[in-house]
Amino acid sequence: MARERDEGKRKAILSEATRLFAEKGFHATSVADVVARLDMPVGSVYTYFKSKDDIIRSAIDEGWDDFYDALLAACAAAPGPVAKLEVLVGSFLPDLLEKTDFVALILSEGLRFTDLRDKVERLAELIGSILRDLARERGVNLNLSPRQYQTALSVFFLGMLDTVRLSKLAGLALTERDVLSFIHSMVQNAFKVDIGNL
Amino acid sequence: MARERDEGKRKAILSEATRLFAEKGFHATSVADVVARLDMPVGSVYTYFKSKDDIIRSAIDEGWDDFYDALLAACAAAPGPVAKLEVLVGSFLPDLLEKTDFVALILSEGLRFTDLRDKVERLAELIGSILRDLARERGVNLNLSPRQYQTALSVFFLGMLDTVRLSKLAGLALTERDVLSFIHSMVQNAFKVDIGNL
Amino acid sequence: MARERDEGKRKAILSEATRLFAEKGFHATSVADVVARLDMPVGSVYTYFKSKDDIIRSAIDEGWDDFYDALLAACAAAPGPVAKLEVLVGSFLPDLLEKTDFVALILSEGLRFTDLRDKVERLAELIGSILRDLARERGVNLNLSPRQYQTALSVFFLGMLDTVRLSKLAGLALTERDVLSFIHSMVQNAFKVDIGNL
Amino acid sequence: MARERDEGKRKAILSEATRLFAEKGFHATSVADVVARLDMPVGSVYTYFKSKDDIIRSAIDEGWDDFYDALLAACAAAPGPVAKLEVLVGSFLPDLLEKTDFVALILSEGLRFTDLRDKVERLAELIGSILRDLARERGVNLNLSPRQYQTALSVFFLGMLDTVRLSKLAGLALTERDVLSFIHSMVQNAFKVDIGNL
DNA sequence: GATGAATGAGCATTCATTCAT
DNA sequence: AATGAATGAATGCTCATTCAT
Repeated sequence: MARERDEGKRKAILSEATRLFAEKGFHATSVADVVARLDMPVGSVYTYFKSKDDIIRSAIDEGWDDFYDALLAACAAAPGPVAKLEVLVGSFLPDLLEKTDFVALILSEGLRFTDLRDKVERLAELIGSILRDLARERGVNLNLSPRQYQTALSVFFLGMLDTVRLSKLAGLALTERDVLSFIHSMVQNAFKVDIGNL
Repeated sequence: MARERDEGKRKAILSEATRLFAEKGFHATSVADVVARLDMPVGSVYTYFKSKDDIIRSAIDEGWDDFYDALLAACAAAPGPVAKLEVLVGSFLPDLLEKTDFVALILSEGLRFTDLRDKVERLAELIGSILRDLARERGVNLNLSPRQYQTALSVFFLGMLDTVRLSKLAGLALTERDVLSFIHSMVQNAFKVDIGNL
Repeated sequence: MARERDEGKRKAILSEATRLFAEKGFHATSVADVVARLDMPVGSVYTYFKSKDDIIRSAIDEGWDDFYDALLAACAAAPGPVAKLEVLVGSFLPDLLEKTDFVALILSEGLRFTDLRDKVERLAELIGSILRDLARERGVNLNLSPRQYQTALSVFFLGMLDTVRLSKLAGLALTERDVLSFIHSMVQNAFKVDIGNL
Repeated sequence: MARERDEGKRKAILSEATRLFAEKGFHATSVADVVARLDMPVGSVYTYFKSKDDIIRSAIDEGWDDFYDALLAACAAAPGPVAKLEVLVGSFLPDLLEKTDFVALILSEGLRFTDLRDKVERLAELIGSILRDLARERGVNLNLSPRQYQTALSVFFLGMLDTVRLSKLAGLALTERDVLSFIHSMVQNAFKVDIGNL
């Protein structure tokens, strides 16, 4: 039941679980399935995790934290609103959309196993403040109430994630690139700013 | 001569299943759970459905058909692009977003049990053609390639659905009304058209 | 629950049940399976039979009675031991071996659902007395105690049935004809009698 | 490091299953029935067998292999045709007929779950070659075509097994000893050989 | 700590029989 | 009498978790 024997094994379990939970769903994936490809005995899982639920919770929470912390750091390092936007659209979003399994996991099971509200709200706040600063600096008035702001962010953010998820899993004829390029042009138009090519 | 198959029972199973599958997930809901509140014996389920999979498939496919057929009929009845848009935003979308359970079901399990691609593509085509007609009539040039068009539709559509789902299930501080109002203003701005208040 | 509405339907059920019980086994065949090809409602079965067990019991018992009565009558009509033997080997055995399903049914489920002992013993007695008369008439001494006699009869009789069953069901490279011809020559040798060709 | 798979448990399941399948039939015996007397939880069965079918298949195939291998070894060790015959009739057949449950299992369910044809044909070939050698050595001409040979073997072999089965299960007034003694005398007469008393 | 057999509650599904129509 | 929906006990099998080794 100890927590830290071999961090590599722990990560391996998390990564394989993310893959399988995204592909087949949490309940349709057995703990035995998770360890099968890792050539690891079932018992080992319980050295690193309290329960199967604990695996998915950790996968989502830690995946989110990694990604959110990276975003925070990159934004802090960026000198102004435009630079922050470039980080957001040019590096943070592409990175996120690339992790299809993680995205699928959040959208399909995240709700049931972790506090998504907290995550979404903190992210909305962060992005919202960047965009507000940007609007101010660019002299753009988006004419949106805070509620509308939050709605817009949510619709775009979740819409992006879900479009990528469906593209990969259901075979839509759209790619991650299409989604990024769409967001790219929406942002450039809305804020009359040039953030370079993709 | 014998008792007749009771369509009411079939619908009751479908509706209760939709509710529970949306709330707890397909695999976490047992067939016994489904019939529990209906005061129906488990065996009866198999009078109306071939299997548990058949229940969710029917719930999604029939729910989608109802909704898509209604949309088609309403659009056919509407005299021009603006009227069609009013139907879309003023009646079809509100109706859809109200069926939270159905929306949650599609987003969480639809992929695994039905052909979502076909559904999404046919819908995108329909809405896309309405919007193109509208743009032409209003003399608006959105400057979007077909690909971007499809991407935009997908992001907005899935984003809306997912935002409503998360609002209801994860307790986001946004309502269905916020989402509708956001779409409303996006559309009015984009096509420079007045489709009245919500 | 009446017993005699339509004797044709009753026979049809019996015959289809015999076929299916022989092919798939009693427990692996559902009452619904039995009526499926007959285009008959399940409920009808219970007009003619008390239970599923009653079907198999009737199929075996009545099938046996038909066959045993026919044998008795034919033997009674035959003028002497040799004629009786000719009936036995030339008509009764071929008829029995042709009813593969019935034979399979008796061998696989007869034991469990009916009193096989009684049937076998009565048959052994009948055939035994014919053969004893024959031996006396032909002046042949088989040098067998009554026990050995009964054993011999049982081994030959069951061996024949089972060989035919396996040939049909497991695809042995032997036919009903091979079995009959074997018995034919065994009998001719043992009793030094000529009962013609097959 | 963990508990070791216990071959004893596996054999116990196989043996109890053989007993019950022979007595009540495969489908009428539940997996729970099998473990009931063994004081074993149902789940354990699936540590040792893939499915209920796998149990019966293993019981039949492994039972047959044990018996066939023993026969092969004993025949190989016997110096000539007569010695081989003595092994066959004096030790192999008695051993086989003693395993009533196994015999019943083969005759009632063997067909449905395993390849009986292969088993029967290989056995017929083995015994056939012994008897042919014997006939040659003893200068006996049985005047049987290969087909008749095979038929004879099948009728005798299956007849023996089925007679013993019915004697035990249906209460025929015959014993295993009667069957052996019958075969004994048949063989001695046919091949004019003395293989001692039973 | 590492392993994987043991455990037994839980599940989807079947089916003989009944009985409302 | 005829029908076939209703019923619910029974069944094979899975699987998260524990724990003997």
